[in-house]
Amino acid sequence: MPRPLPRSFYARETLTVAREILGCVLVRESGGELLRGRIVEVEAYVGEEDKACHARAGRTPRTDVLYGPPGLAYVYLTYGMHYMLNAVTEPAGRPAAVLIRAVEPLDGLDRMARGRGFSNGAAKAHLLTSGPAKLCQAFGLDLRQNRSDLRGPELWIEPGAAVPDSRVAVSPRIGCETAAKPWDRMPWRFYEADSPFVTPGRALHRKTQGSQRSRHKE
DNA sequence: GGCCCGATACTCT
DNA sequence: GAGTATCGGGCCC
Repeated sequence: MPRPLPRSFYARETLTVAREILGCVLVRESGGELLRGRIVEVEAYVGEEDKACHARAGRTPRTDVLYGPPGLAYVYLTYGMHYMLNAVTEPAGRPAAVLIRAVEPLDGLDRMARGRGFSNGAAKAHLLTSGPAKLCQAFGLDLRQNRSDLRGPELWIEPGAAVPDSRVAVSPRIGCETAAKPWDRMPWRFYEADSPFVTPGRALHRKTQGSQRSRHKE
């Protein structure tokens, strides 16, 4: 039975929500089956001044949901092929959200593997949901879930065992290297430090487009 | 094991 | 018309 986090959980400062949503459980109901994953990595995107937040350009058809009531899903397409799941935060009128970047698979791993396109069920668990686009594939999420209520019935987030400070790490947000300073370096990515289910690698620097190799020099 | 590159379509200037 | 909150394969160590 769904026992989702209440709307009041999301109606707080985004950094608080991001920190506390670690350890909570993302649940997806689909075709009578429940897919469950423990949230181990998130990022906070906070308002129009945050130049890495989609709301930096103000209210548009796409970002409209960010300005609405907290506790709704904001799902969007990026790079023309990948979906991202966010939870809208803060009281209505303040555009902010927490990007769910990775979960630890708990239930429905076979179904997740199929969603990811793995034909054999022997896929390694850490390949299923260790990234924002991967977890959307595994959970079968796309634009149809945009604006859906995170209190169910098709998608919700349940309370879980809190992750202690000693196991939480912080870093700049991934993929925001080109955002204006200081927003490119804000330490607003929270993740479980010792989890094998977070985004692998780390420096996703890429930025030179067209220039070969590197020219180093500043 | 790490780095580089292309794919692909939608959003806003 | 440009830029994008990524992923996975290919290549080179």
